Amino acid sequence: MPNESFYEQAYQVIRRIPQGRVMTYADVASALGRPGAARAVGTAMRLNPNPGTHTPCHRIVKSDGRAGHYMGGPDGTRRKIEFLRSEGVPVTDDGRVQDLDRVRWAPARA
DNA sequence: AGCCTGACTCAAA
DNA sequence: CTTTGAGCCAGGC
Repeated sequence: MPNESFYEQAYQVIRRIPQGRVMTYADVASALGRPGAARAVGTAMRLNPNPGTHTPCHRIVKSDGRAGHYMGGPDGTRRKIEFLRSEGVPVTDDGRVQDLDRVRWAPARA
């Protein structure tokens, strides 16, 4: 469907992230051709209607490697970290993805 | 049209 | 290393 909202496009991108890999908010923004829209991507994730396997917003982390928020409160962030770990993404106890550049993923060129 | 929000980011201190 | 402040953007009012 042409003319999809920025949010919908963001969901489409993150749905392609393989398990065990992540993208940063800024990465998603760039993938959509809006390099400066990282914050807007965050808003999209916040409004994600279907967190979990269908629209894996837990695979989106901050540029500095920290996990970032997930589903509301700080408890959500903990879940996000566990979720990532269960998928094989190494996360330190202080909530940082180890070797971000190694697990960082980029969609194939459109 | 302007104003406000916020799962962000980066440079500076 | 941490904290701050300013810049950023799409969407909803």
